[in-house]
Amino acid sequence: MSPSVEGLRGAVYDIVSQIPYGRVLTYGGIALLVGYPNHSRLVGRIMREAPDSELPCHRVVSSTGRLAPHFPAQADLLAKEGVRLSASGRVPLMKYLWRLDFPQA
DNA sequence: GGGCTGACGTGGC
DNA sequence: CGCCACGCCAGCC
Repeated sequence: MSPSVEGLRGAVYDIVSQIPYGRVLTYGGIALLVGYPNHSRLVGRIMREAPDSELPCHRVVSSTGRLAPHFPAQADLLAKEGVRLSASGRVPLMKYLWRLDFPQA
């Protein structure tokens, strides 16, 4: 049997909790890191059910830099960390994406 | 089993 | 840059 989705939840929480201040990660990226390619939607579901008070889930965006729907506070939270959105309201990933293979550029 | 949904991703226009 | 169609896959009727 493969690791259950519940196990996945913990792995996802772990990754998200490690996203540095002022940086962001994508749903797909997280899915990849936890060993579940093509499960970006599942990661999204987990984030929706996640406690934003205990987890920086506002640092998770889509691969195109789009913010999460039904999460209006995300823009403000990111702004407080110095993450400035483009005119289209998206996060410039070229600048803020957390790249593990290129630490703190 | 069958069909619909969605905090996604990619590619085409 | 925006919009749309498709592909994707677990979860829930």
